Amino acid sequence: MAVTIKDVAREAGVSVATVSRAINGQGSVAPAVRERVLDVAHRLDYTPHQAARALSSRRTHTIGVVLPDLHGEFFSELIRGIGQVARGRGLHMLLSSAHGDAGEQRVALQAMRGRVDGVLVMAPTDEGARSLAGCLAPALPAVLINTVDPEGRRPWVGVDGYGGARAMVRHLVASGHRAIAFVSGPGDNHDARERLRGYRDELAASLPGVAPRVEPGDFDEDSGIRAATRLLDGDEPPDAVFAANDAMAIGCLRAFAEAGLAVPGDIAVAGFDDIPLARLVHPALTTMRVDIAELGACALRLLLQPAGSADAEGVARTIAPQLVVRGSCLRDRSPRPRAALHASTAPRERGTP
Amino acid sequence: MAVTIKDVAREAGVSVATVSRAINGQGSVAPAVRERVLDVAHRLDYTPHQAARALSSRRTHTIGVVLPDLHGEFFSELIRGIGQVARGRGLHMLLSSAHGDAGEQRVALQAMRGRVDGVLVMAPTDEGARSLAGCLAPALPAVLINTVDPEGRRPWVGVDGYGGARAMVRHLVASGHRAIAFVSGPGDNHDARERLRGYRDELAASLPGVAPRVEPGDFDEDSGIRAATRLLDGDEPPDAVFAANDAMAIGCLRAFAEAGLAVPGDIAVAGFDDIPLARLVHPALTTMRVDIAELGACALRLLLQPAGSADAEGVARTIAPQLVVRGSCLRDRSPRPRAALHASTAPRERGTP
DNA sequence: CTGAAAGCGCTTACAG
DNA sequence: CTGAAAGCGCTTACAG
Repeated sequence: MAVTIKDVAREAGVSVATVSRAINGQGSVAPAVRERVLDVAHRLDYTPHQAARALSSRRTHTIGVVLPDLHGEFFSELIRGIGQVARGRGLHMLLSSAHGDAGEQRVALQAMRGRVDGVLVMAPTDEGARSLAGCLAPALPAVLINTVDPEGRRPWVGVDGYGGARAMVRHLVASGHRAIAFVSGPGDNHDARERLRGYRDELAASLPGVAPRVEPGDFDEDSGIRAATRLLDGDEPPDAVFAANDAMAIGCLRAFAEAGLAVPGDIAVAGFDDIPLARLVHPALTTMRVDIAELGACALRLLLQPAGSADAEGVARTIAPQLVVRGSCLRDRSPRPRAALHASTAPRERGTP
Repeated sequence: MAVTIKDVAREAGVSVATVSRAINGQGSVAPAVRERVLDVAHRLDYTPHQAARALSSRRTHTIGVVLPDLHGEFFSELIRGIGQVARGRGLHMLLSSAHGDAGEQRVALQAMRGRVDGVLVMAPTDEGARSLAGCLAPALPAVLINTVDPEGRRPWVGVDGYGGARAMVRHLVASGHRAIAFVSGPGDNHDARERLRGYRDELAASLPGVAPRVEPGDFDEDSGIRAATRLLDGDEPPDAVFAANDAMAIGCLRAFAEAGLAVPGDIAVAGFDDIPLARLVHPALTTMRVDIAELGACALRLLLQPAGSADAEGVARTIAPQLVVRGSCLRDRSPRPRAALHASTAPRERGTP
């Protein structure tokens, strides 16, 4: 039915080998012959069959992307970043959402054999990360995203949650805050733990002797509300709350508004991620911006790096989040003048449906 | 290197044909043999090579998704909807963003040969839609999304912009508005035209004799601001403005706020799409909600329909948008009491990174 | 129920 | 520079 390389060969009066060479630019072909072949191919509207090509050349020019989920801004940004690099290198993207379940993740990864040249995998929970060990064929190049490698031999990229949290605490301290509470994320989440660790370490470094105060949360807005309520109920409410992500920080804002507290007048609030909502709430949220698209792009670049460099075990690239100062803790209690505020370059709303 | 079907056959003491049958569940295999084969396959950690499978079976169990872009909520929702159906049917998704350019779209479509069993294509501009004619191999099943089929023979799905616009105008009229202006979208965009057409027709039907008033826009917020300004400068400012999408409606809100007009007190504003921002602006925006994930899901279901039903030329499925009444035109000038307001089921903010 | 064999559409050493 | 041939790893009539 469809036109194959044989048809082109016959029509051009050459062997299929020559057609293959002419089309792929591999091996040498007499200029006149090449031109004739290309002409015929074009006339016949010939397109190589990719499965056949993949089978014999053992390259698919496709990379697999295995994600826990396809919900929300985080994943769309990640995909966009990966897609951008992929396009630039003529690669295709095979997308698979594993839905968090370890079994499904395994199936998704298995189905990649013979379909992709490498995979980008994100399994942010401990369970997902652990199950990776058995699923990832050792021969398949892979880069982990926001995922702790159970065996420590895969290259990975992630957000520097530790450094980001330290930077935020430093900022709060520099603004004059002394009683800085932290609302943590889920304990089985790597990022959440890194941010907590950053908070603790920087607090110890910047305000030695001041005890940390941590209220548990689960990254959801509601848990931020509950944490804020508990903080207010305590004997000595903090003068600043740093939440492990924006969703919880926004929960804090709501709780404080309800309690009649002025933010940042009575209490400052800071988040992490810079989700689109962050700049829209009142007051707008001070937060650490994470460039998610860059995270994806970085992962793919690492995957594409020639073996021996990136393939070296455990290479790690980390994306540094950026402090974005907005109204929710726009305040200076300290004697020294503050540096200029960072402008929040608001992402433009897209004009499409 | 990797273990193949031959290895399994040898180890199990059967032919490769039997291994193939046992694994695929096609053709009959003695239960005892099947079990032995499956055992060996498991023990050897055998995974079929998909390219080989695709080449001989002529099925890839993959569907291609060709989009103009990967930016923003619209595409992430679309992908999510498609992905959901795909997962349910054991299909993979090959993602390609054509970046609006007709040439790139052609390349993307070509590269799909031998990689997918069918494609979902979105080319919302006239140029993109036109160029589709030459790129789509007639043998490749395809469903168009939000795209006018240049040849009218492909099944397609789209948003019922016409019906949605009529519903909104009907709502505005029922609320007592009489001078309803419309801010239109780009003239080369199919959706934009449908919404405009709905506005005109419903106005003619509901308020016979009242002349339509259309200010051009381009779907961007700024163009909404400009359109609103022009409307206010006219001799008889309208008492309601219906913008062809939310971004422009939000532009109108800003312009009116700046001009010192109360919304909805002095003038009502309505949009289309229900983007996440719509419920966060002040006042919250009355709009037509489009279920984009469902649009994607619907497209894939249509693609998967057995030939003869969906493959019938020009089958069309249309997603009906839903009226969401919020503060921006929460008002009743009419003598009759209004029905209960639609609750705005706000999408929950995700709690991850 | 099972196997031998052809074939899917390419690429790639190997000769010439 | 070019062609004949083997081979990539499967599936699928075709016999038995």
